[in-house]
Amino acid sequence: MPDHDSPLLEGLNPAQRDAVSTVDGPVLVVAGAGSGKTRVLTHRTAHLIRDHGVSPFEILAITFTNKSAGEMAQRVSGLVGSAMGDRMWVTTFHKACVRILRRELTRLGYRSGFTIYDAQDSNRLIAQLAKQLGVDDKRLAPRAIQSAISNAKDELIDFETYKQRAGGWPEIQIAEVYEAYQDRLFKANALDFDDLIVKTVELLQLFDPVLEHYQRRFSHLMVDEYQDTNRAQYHLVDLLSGGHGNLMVVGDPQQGIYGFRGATIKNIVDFETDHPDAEVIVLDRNYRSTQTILDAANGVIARGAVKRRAELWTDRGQGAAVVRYHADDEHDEAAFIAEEAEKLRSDGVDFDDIAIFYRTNAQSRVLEDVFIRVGLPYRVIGGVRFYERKEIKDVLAYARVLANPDDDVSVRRIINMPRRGIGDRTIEALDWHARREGVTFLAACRDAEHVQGLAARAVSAVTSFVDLLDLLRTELQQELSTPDLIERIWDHTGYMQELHADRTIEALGREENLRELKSVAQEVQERTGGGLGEAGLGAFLESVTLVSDQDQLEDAEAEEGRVTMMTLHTAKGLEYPVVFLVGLEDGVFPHVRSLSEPLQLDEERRLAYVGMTRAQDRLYLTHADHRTLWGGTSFNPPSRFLEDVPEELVDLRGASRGGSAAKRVRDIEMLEMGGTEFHVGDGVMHTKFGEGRIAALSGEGEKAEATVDFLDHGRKHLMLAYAPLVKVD
DNA sequence: GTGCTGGCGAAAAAT
DNA sequence: TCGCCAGCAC
Repeated sequence: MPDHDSPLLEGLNPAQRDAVSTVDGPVLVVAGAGSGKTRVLTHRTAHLIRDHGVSPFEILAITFTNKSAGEMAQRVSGLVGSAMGDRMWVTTFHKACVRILRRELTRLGYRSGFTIYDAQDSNRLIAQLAKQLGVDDKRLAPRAIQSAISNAKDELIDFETYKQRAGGWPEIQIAEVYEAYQDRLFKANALDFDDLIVKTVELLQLFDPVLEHYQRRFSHLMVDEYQDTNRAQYHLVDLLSGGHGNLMVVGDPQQGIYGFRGATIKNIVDFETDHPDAEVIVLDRNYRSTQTILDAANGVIARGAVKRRAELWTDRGQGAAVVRYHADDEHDEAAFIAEEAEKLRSDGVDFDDIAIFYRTNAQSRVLEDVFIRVGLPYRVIGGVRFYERKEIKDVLAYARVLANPDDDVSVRRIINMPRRGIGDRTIEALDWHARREGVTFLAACRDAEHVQGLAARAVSAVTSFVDLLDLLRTELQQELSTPDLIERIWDHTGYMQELHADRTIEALGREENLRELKSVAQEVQERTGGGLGEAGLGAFLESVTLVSDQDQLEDAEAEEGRVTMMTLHTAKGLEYPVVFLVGLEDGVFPHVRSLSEPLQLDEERRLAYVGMTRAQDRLYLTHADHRTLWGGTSFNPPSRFLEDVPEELVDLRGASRGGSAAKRVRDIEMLEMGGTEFHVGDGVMHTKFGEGRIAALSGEGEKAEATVDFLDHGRKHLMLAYAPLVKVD
């Protein structure tokens, strides 16, 4: 079918049509915010399949998060049928690499079933190695070493090269740790996040048959958010598309916000020099925001260093002015948002349509405090992640050791967790033995009785640890399901019992988290077809390793009627009718640590641009006169980005102009506090747990606590001063 | 080896 | 403000 007749081109603007119908050769799509690039990507994919006879099997589409991958796959399926859509690879860089590595990594000498170390695991290992190598952690922190190594990997610099280039201190020490780190990762049969990309590139470079296989396999590649790819990813894409050159990259240099982890717009620049024949298509028509919002955002980005290729425009009309609110402090800022959110709702805006973006995760705290007090429902995306919580990592570490006994980092994590009398000295002796004998840490544990310097008590403690693992392993081999395995882990280790005995609110939360982990395992099992034993465990561990913050939104979408909060970085790619951008003060946003670095400052500016362009109808920019930062009060001037928003677009409001929102909230609160007294037997309502009845009361004043039996959530202990609890009858 | 306490230092974004 | 670690008592 000739391109111009395809129904898949209907309803697209001319630039979008170009992008969809240019199916062969290199294509660069510069897609401004809200310019319908997801539409372009999905229609182009469907067009390839339906009108050009490309098998979905031959299409590789790289997205930034699992969430956007899922959405894209779903939308393509909607256009061409799910039988087709399901056969494509629509996935993130990291997941695509894992899929390739699962098949090919043994070529590099690894054993099958490798483990993926997250940033925390790799930090532990680096700290341990740095200590062994005599690095003074006061002068050179493990974190700094970790980030140096990670940066090197982002640029495909291996430790040999790093070593050669190392001029003096601290590079020489970093090089030593880098080498030891790679050695230990290899022995543990583990890869860190960066290695997933690096090792895939290495495989494609070293083994022609592998390269040819994947080049043939994927006849058409598409990469989204190209401005946020790093050099390693650039080379990966270059290798994979090298045979046929059918590569479309989509990005916007003005939205590049991941420079700190190696992303560089050099990739986009190089794309045009590497492919002089590349078709360049600019999408500058915005379908998301009002002209006022676009003008405000354009004002900010115009002062940036990145040369602009197009200025966004829309025919949506002017819309409401951008509201700039000058708060007294961060409490007032939060109170203003709460008030405004209520007002918007009475005008028919759902809480779901409202989002708050901040520069740092810590800023959510005050917002949450105030929202809880005024009873405004909210959800926070990101922050301390579920899979980074201590109890989750502990239980997962057991699971990981069962899947890969060579995983030293995990073994060391759990050897004394829960406490079984194995202290630092014992661990050191075991480690020493392992290194001398050239065996893994767990092998040293098995050989505890021959380890020098271990007391009889230590030997028996270590032996019982090994026995415990063996017991779990035997059970696993009897085709135990992963959810059951998780339960066995917390039973046999006594982990759950210990938490239960604690009876603090914190411990209760941890218990809940562990149960949540079990239900995640249940879901994974249902989704992946219910593998048991080791196979099921492998599938589970894989699925919990590469989750991104935005993936939380999928679960959160089920919970309606809440204002959403997240960092500006997490907000990338999303859109909301109403957006509050908070903390617009020099030192908060832009962040202090960027103020003296022009490149970083420019990235902050792009971040502001990203944040502002998420808004569809209304944009609020707030800043506080003073706020508590780092334990003291700081007076920060309004953000320099505010100066760049054209004055005529702005509706100025502030504490001095209409009274402080914080004060009004405090007044309401005083009234409510005075008016509410709880009694045993009272019916109550909680924003999260729903209906319940008070079973007991204890403590006084600030410390007053209620024990409440909730209909759906069982018994909870709540601090009355903080709990979003109201009386009902 | 464990558990508590006080002092100190750090404090950005994330697959 | 918080989290981590050293130092100390048990």
